[in-house]
Formats: sequence, structure tokens, C-alpha cells
Amino acid sequence: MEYENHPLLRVLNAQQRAAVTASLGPALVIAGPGSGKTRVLTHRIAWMLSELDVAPWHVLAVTFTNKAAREMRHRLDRMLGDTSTRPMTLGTFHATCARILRREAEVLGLSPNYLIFDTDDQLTVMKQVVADMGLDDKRYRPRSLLNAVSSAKNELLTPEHYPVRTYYDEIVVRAYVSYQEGLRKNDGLDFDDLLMETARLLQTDEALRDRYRDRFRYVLVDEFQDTNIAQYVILKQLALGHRSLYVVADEDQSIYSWRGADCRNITRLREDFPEVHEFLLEENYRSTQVILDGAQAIIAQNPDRTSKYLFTTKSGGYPVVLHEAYDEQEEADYIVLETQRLLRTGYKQSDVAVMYRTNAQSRALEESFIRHNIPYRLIGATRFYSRKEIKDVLGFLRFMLNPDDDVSFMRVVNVPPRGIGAGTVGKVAAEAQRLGTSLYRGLVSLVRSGTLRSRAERALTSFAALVHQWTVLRDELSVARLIDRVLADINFESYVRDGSDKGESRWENVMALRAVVAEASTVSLVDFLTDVALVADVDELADEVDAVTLLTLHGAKGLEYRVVFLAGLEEGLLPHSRSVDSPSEVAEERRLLYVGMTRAEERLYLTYAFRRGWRGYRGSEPSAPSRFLKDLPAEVLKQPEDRQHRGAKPSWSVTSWGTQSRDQRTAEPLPELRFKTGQRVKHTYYGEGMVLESEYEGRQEMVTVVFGNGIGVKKLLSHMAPMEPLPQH
DNA sequence: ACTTAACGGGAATAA
DNA sequence: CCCGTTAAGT
Repeated sequence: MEYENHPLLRVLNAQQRAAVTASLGPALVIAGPGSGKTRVLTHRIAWMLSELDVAPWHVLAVTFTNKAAREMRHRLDRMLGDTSTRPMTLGTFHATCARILRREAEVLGLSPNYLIFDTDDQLTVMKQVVADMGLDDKRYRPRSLLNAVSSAKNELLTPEHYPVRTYYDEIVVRAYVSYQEGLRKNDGLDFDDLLMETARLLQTDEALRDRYRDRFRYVLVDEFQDTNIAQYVILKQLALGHRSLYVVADEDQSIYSWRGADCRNITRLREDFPEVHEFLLEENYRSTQVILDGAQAIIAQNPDRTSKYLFTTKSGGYPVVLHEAYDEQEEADYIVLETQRLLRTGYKQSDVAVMYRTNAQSRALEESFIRHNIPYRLIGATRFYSRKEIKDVLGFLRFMLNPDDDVSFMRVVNVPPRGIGAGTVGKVAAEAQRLGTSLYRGLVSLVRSGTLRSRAERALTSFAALVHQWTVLRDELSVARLIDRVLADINFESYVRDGSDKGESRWENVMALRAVVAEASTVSLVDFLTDVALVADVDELADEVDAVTLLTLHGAKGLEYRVVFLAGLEEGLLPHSRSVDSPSEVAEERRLLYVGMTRAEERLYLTYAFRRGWRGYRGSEPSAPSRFLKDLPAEVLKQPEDRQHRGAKPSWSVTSWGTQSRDQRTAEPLPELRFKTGQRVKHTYYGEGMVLESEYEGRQEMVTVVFGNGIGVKKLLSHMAPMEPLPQH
């Protein structure tokens, strides 16, 4: 091939090269996991800029996370050796739309300072709606109404077009209308609005559409399989001008249908752009063949997919390890101890990731990592920007930017507690209602009237004075100075640092926020608040830290680690109990497992627990291994070391305790107990210990052992635990 | 009238 | 374990 020696193409394989050097028309790159799609995307952009005479300001590249966008820009700058990517638009859908709408705010009846309402804010607005409509919030849960509204927006359905089949739908429509009014009144957009309003503007306003078509002549999209209808319409409207739409997709990694992502966008693309060129990337550069075989065996069971064959030149590899633990604690201990073992063989902490279905599963893992003194970082769970102390500070910033935002008003009016409770706020609300304005203006009016005399009302007066000062300072000080000012004015430190450890850590968070702001010293208040609203959990992931990563399977998309543990592979968790009734949702759960497995470069561990505690360990319930595990071919599996010496146990099926444990009690006489009280034992991981008690639990011998070295008391199953009796002295 | 402590009920994934 | 709600205390 003539291009073979081009510096941009030398590092690529033939399939990648074809994709990178495609003509400027529409292109669809189907890329399996680890096939170098990020590389293709970056090289493609570099190729367009350097070989196809594309001007960077005409390029729009959409990534799935801000982190990916940053990395891509960085790589491009390095490849091209300058800052020619500066004028390029590179970011997530939400960030890009937020910026467009900032510019076009007026058309939508918003101020250019409109704020993005996060999940909590949305809930506040919807609760208000439900209250105003006089609905029973048990029957019409604000959360569930929000879900309905959200899916409607993802499909660009306005209230008028919302299909009403039941009375509940009728309520949804009314709530949808009031909810939108509520958002507008407060000068806010929610996440879904960012996409929907952008799509609608592009659809309805021809002049505007032509402007953006001219600006974004070349559109590139990563993770196309996870776009929803609104996003597709945005892409289509832009691309119908110059017909240069370059998308990378893998339907097997579609894991966001619950938030409106629609794989059929791939079909739509083929229909709307029949001249599309398609490319297939099948060579995997990430994982060993064993891991790929395992992952493909799992995904192959899904119906209606175009099958790919992923291959790698890394033949062989370590077998996939399937481990059954007694409960979530021992599962965590197994993962941590195995990690420790790997660390001794040359892996770094940052080479290891533990993935799970639900955030709640991180707790047991965290405890174990702490106990064994291994640093970890947790992605998601309580996101930094949704901690109370952070939201409070941000609330003040939002409020000073837009005092007419009632949601922010309610958030900050009594923080720290200054004696302004529901009753007092009610008076303000009444005044606001009377004047038909915001709470803040209602407050100002009350203050002017001079009728505020009681303690609570005097607190209101001083609060109003404070806010007034801030709105003046708002345009004069940097964001960092504003934060300092607020913290000082409300004496936030003494409120947050209440002397407890938690208080200290809360204050650390505030200082961390302060540091983030200081770094971006020139950013405006609006832009800062926008950025903050749109950071994703994984965006927080700093690569410099050497620590084990704990994250959900959803968060793991696009990442890779030398060692991956997938925890909690049980019925009810993966597939999640809420999805088992729907075949399509189970298929998505399967893809989730597939995504997790294909994150692993060298070693993959699949673990599940025999019983798992809910609600903070109080009571635990037996669980069954995930149905997906059945599809793992025996060849890729290995029994964990702790069971090998115990002789032949073929594959997972033998250990399906869930079916054994409960009912088959009296089938056969029980053999004698292997351990008895006082017996000294040696455990492969826990070391030496002494048996406190041994008894039958069902047909299993359950041994309670106390170990030394701070490990403490463990309950172990005699036939499962890697534990032997020691000779008595 | 507001604040704090005790209580009961409840869990999926996320920009 | 975290949330929102309620009851008692300031």
C-alpha cells in the first residue's frame, strides 16, 4: 500500500490503516474491544488535518468522557507537534451541547448564565411539581416521574407527543409540563435538556443549523453504540451538510440502553447515509487469547448480533480464575490477598482493578483493602461533586450567579443552620408568590418592607445583606476569591469541622475543591459551574496515583488493566434482579460482563459469593452463581489454587451451593466433622489459627476460626477453605 | 419556631 | 449503611 511508510500510519495494522485513510464521506468503524479504536480515532483526525487539508476549527470530535477528550487532544498535540488542535471542538456530547446552548440561550428563553441542574436539583424541582399538583408522592414518585420525563427527552418527545395509554401516562405528561416550567423559571436545564434542546434547535431553526453545519463540517464520534435518539439527531443534522460523519461503534459494548442509548442508530446511520464506508477492526491488542476466548464465549450467546472474531497474537495466557467465596467479606479478602500475591510478583497497585455491578458492593472491598493496607481509589459511589459539603459551596456559587434560582435558594438559605426553617421560608414564599417572582426577590421585598422582626426574620435580613454583597462581588473577583469570601462570610470551616474525623475529611474535600478552582484560575464562574456539573466519575481518575481501582462495570468502559477482578457474579447482581424479567435487559447485563472481561490484559478473575449480605450485613441470603458463568468454556478456566490440591473438581457446576444448601438436609447421614473446637489449623492466606467452633450448616461443615496477625475471627467452609488441621503438640 | 436525635424503610447502572 | 420522617428538646 502506498501509504505504508507514512509516519502516521506506520504503527497501524492494515484494517486500522484503511479506517484512518478513509475518504471524507461517512464512515462506520466497527471496533471490538482493545482493537485500538482510540488510536484509530486520533490518527484519523491527525490524518484529516495533515493530509486532507481539513482545518481544525471545522472538526467536532465527540468522546464518551471528558478524560478521553483530554487524552485525545494531548495525543494529537504530540503527534502534530504543535497546538493546532486548540481550535478543534473536542468533548462529550453534554459539554458540547452546553456550550452551544450557552451561545444560543436567548432563543430558548434562557439567560447565557443558565445553570445545569443535576439529579438532586431535578428531584427538588419534581418534588415541588408533585406537591403543587396535589399528587400523592407515594403513588407518583418524583423519581419515577423523572425517569419517564428523561426517557421522553432522550427520544425527543415533547409533552404534546408523549403517548398516553394509562392514567399514569397522563400524570406524567402534566408533570413533564410543570417540570419544564419549573426548570425555565429557575433558568436551568437538566442533563437531558442539553441534548434535546440542541437537537430541537438544529431541527427547527434553519439559519442556526446552517451556521453549525458550516462550523462543524467534519464530525467524529466515539462509542456510537451508546448514543440515544437526541444525540443521533444532533449528529445527523450537523452531518447532512457536508456528509462527513465518522463513527466508531461496537454493539457488543452497548450498556446504556437504560438511559436511552439505542443500538439501532447504527442501522439509522446506514439508512441516512447509504454511501457510508464500513471498516472492521478485529485484532485485539489488549488481552491474551484465553481472556478473549472467555469473553467471546459469553457474548456469543446474545441473539441478534453480528458476530466478530477477535484475535490476538498474544496466544495463551493465564487461565481465567473462577473463585467461589463464602460471603462478600471473604470474596473481598480473596481479592485483596490475591492482589497482594500479585504485587509480590511484579504487578503495581495501579495495574489492578476490581469491578462490580452496583456501587454498594464497594463497601466490603474497601474494608478489606483498608484492613490490608493497600491503597485504592474508588470511582463513583459518592461522587466528589455530590458530597454535601461540596454541594453546599457550589450552591452558594450558583446562588450568587443566579439569585432567582429557587432551588439554589432553598439549598443555601439555612446553611449553616442560621435559624431559618420551613415556617420562615414559607413567609418568603408567600411574598414571592404574591409578587409573582423568585424567592430571593420575595425576600428582598420583605426586607424592604421592614416587617421582619422576630429572631428568624432578622436572620433573613442578614442573609439577604450577605447575598447582596455577593452579587456585587460576583463580577469582580475570581472564582477562587469568591469561594474564599463565601467560606469566610458564613464561617463554613467551623460548621464543617465539628471535631470528628468525618468533619476533618469534609473540610479536606472543601479544600480540594478550592485547589481545583485555584488551578483553573482564569475560568469564569459560569464555565466553572458548567464544567463541574458535567464531570463524569471516571474523569476524576488520576493516572499518577499508584493504587488499586474500584469501579462499577459501567465506569470501566474504555479502560484497561493488567489484572481485573470481576466481583459478585451472582444471580440477582449480574444479571441484576431488576433485569431478569426482560430478555433484552438480560442481554445487556451479559454485555456488561463482556465489557468487564475485555478490560483485562493479562489476568482475569471472576468471583462470586455463596451468600451475600444486604442492608449492611444484617442477615445475608444464599445466592446462586450467575447464569452467565455456565457459558465459560472449561478450557479457559482454572480452579483456584486453594482447591487444586484437594483433587479433581471439574468446573463451576460442582460448587453450586445455592441449590444444595437449603433443602436436602436429611438425604444421607452426615460424616464426622473434620475440625473440632481447640484444633489448631493453617490457612493458605490467613496463616495459623485456632478453631472456636465447628458445626453443620445444612450439609456443609462450617468452621469458626480465630486467626492471628489482626485477621480475627472467620467463618469458613471446611471443604472449601484452603485450610488444613495442624498436628497437636 | 428550629434543631437535633432517634427511628423505620429501603437499595441499579450515570451525564 | 444512607435517606427521609417524626418526636422531643432548646
